[in-house]
Amino acid sequence: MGSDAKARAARVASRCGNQDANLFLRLLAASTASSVQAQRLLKSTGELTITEWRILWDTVEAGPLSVQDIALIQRSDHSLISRALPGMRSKGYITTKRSAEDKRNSLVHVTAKGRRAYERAAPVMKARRRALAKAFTADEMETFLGLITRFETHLAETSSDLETSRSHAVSV
Amino acid sequence: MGSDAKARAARVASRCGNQDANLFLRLLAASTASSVQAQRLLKSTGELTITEWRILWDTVEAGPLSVQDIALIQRSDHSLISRALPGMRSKGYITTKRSAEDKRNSLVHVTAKGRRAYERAAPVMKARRRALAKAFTADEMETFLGLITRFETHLAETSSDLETSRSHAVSV
DNA sequence: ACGAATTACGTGACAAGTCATATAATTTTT
DNA sequence: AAAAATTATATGACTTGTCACGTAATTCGT
Repeated sequence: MGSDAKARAARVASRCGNQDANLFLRLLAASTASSVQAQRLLKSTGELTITEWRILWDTVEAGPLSVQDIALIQRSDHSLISRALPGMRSKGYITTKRSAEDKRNSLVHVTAKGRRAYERAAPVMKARRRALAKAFTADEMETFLGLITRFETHLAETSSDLETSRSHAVSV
Repeated sequence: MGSDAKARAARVASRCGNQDANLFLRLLAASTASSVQAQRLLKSTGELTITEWRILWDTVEAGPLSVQDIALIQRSDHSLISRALPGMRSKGYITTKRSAEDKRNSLVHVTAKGRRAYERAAPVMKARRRALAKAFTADEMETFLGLITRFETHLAETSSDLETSRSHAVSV
């Protein structure tokens, strides 16, 4: 390794050390790794995407649900759910029916085929959750979730401040 | 609200309560919210995407860096970095030069223009980090980061087990 | 009871991230 | 020194997620 490369490696190591403490980056990396694992597991047991799996899971456990319901439970955008439905319908996993009570709602029902697809994936996904529960004590998990909640609250509270702070910083 | 809708609302509430304790989902939601905030802030101060911002930040602090270096620091895939470079080059933020020592390495250098773009965004991004540092004590942050590290380690350790556990569960 | 605001859903446009694969340069093995 | 393995980069194909906007249905205010 040349001396330039050696110096660069030192800079990289130092920078890595810094960024290891960057919560924003660390959260992103952890959540990405988690999604990648889930995707891999789903691929190994069937043909479900993560989005499809989550929709099946929720509707099996608590269905029928509207698009908005599912998005709320998953803390995601309704469009993500909405977009997954036509594919799931054409695969025969679900049916959707406008609610008689409120015709804006499109209620998602699982079919027998959808339930079978869910049941193929469920054991591994359950094992995954069980393994996680074993890796952390109940106290630790509570602490972890509490910190995440505080982080989210913090984001919500500071977002508007930060967006206007720029002009303040300039004018003050 | 009709009785069907009321029953559905109850199921949703119960399901939400369950999923609030789902670390996988919670991490994803938190990291997504964080990225959304960063994207918004960057948009308000300039025209940088998150990826461009991170690349500028790293190269300003520790450049010149290779594609691989940057990916390592950001715990991301090298292709994400690689793909962002042509645009940044054409905007005049960076130049890339094959390393003389190892011609595989493409070294990213920040230009004066790139540095100015960085400096426009930097104050808000710094304020963001400062606000976060105020929201958590040093101890809490250490705990948080430690839990994330353990989560990542856990994922790495269990991934292969889980992928094969399926066949075991069937055969045993 | 009518007009205004809200809510639900769908869809286009985009950013961010992955993996697989190809190619070139380097290092390791024999 | 040639062959084999590894490493760095680039790129195509894909999933996941956002936001903005349009339209239809509902609710709210007067």
